[in-house]
Amino acid sequence: MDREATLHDVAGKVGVSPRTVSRVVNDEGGYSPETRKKVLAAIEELRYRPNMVARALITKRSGTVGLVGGDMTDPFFPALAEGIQHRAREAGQTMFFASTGSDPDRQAEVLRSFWARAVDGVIVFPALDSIDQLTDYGRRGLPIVVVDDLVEAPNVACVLFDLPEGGRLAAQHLLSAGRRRMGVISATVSPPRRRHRERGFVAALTETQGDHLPAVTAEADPTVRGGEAGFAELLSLMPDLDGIFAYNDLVAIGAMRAAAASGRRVPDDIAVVGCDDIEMSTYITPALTTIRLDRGRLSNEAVAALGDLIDAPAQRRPPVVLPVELVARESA
Amino acid sequence: MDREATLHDVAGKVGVSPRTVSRVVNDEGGYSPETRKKVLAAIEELRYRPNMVARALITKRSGTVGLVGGDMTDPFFPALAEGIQHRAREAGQTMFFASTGSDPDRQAEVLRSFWARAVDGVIVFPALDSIDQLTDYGRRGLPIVVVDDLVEAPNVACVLFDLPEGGRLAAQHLLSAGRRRMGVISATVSPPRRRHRERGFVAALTETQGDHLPAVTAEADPTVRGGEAGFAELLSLMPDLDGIFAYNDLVAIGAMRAAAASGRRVPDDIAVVGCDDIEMSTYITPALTTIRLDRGRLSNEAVAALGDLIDAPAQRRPPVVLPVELVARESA
DNA sequence: ATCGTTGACGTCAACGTTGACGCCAACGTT
DNA sequence: AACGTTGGCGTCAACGTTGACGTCAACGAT
Repeated sequence: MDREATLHDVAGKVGVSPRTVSRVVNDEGGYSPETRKKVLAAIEELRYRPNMVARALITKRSGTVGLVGGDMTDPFFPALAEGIQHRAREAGQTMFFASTGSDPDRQAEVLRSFWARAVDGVIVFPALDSIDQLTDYGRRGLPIVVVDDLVEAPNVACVLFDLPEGGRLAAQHLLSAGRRRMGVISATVSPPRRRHRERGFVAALTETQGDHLPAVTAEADPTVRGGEAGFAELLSLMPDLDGIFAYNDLVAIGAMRAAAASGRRVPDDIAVVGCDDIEMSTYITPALTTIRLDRGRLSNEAVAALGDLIDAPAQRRPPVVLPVELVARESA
Repeated sequence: MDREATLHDVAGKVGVSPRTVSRVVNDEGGYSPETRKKVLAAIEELRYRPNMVARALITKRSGTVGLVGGDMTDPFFPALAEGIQHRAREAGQTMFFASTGSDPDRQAEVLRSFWARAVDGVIVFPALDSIDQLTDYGRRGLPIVVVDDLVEAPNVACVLFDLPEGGRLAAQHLLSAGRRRMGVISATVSPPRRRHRERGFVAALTETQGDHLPAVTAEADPTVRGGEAGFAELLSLMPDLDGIFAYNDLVAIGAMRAAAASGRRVPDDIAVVGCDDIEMSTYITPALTTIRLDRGRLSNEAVAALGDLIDAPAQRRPPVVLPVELVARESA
């Protein structure tokens, strides 16, 4: 458990200055091939590893990115985190992770903590309804990528899915299956500003059928239990409901369970469309028809956008909108 | 985007030395109440935040812990990560996260990266079959908590579930339901040393029935697809199979799907017991009978063990073994 | 022969913080 | 009156690295 080797140790061994060793380590040039070889050998022998903390102190670049999430147990999230972590590591970055439980105070605390640790950038998802925090940090020079929301501020880039289109696709699919008495289950945690899928859904209904077409709405937690409760609420509003568009797949699964428990068959009596396309949606019966959101692509775009922002700060760039598609399975 | 305030700035504003400000920030004592008040006010006004990087450089404590996981998309994992992150944040630590895809080289890279960033400790899960890496870092002074494996080395503590007991419980449950022709689906990624649940299962069978009792084994990926493949393999080995113990719930779900696809009813024709108790196991039909592993408790114990290790290094401590229980639902 | 250029280094300070130590006045003790 | 103790600070160096700049020899061009 003796001290770690430093640039000084390597330099002493080779007989050059620490600065030269640093040049070799960073591929800066300004040394002869023989020196390089000797330095590399000494590094190997002493098992020298650059101290990222010291480097970060002077360069102001720590080689880390922070991921601020809502709740890791949301099945949509792990794939995102995994993708971001993977991409970041390819770029030589290490990922901090913290979840906020959708609490603005905790989000603030997390951002402070990341900032104090000199992260090179953060990816935030979901943004809650407190974007002032983000614009504030953006102004102070922190590159931020916001997933699934639109924030207009310096150093902030946005990556989101075309959820209005997702809502439209769901509506068209249900309409073309002959459904006319629709319900939407929305999420309580989702602020009104961000109800794009719901708006797209309703918009498509009115476009196609005129605004006499009924569509009732319930609010629920974005979980299976929430979906069960949401189904009950919809049913109390419209007992002869025949089509449901759910906030996400967990909610859709809950709604299907509640439908089955109430003696209704899916899709014969009630058709259900979810959103996300989590893995489990393939495996339940009936398999869930849903709006697929490509999380892998989202991760890539988010990391890429963050990289751009880090390399060329203060440059405005338009939001990246990712396409969605409807995956027709058995539930609708 | 002007420079961040430092101890010097605060000191200059108040008219004391930076060292005194540092004392106040760290609650060290050695200053008068009035000084304290003035310093605090200046800190507030200048929005001073201690620079963790500089602090880490000198104290060798960065206030970070690293989590090394296999694959975040394994449904067992997010709850663990969430719990650890939560606990760590309560202790003022920020969590690094990286997944290795169960590749020893990537695990090595991740550990190097964490080490270079001066993490105060790491939690590793699963440990793959390359524990030399871990013992090496442990010897170099890195506190390590290994989840779900036993590693005997300085600075390494272990937290694991009583999986042999889990296997026994599964066996007893299947036996008492009258099953006699058993199959086990194990995971290819799980090294032989760690097949405790399988050994417990087989041990209970032989204890109860003598060793004439057949139990066939298949290997598969720890996924739903893997479970489907594993079921086919078991069936080819023992066509009149009537009981299955699966590596985890995903595998169990796959096995149930394959059973249904082959025209067999669960649990009437084949009983299936899983392991983990992921949320989805409640929601599928038939609901899965499984060995529950309490991830929340695991997170708590892991973070607690890591905290102990950080505060009192080099002290041996016995592995923490967490109890498991069988949750009987519909599938067995 | 002189001069600028280039390559290959070395020197020094700085990043922001804390550990070790020193100083000085006020106070109580003998 | 001399002495130790304590509270309340300040000073200085160090953590390991890199940015800015300096130096010096070798070399080609004039």
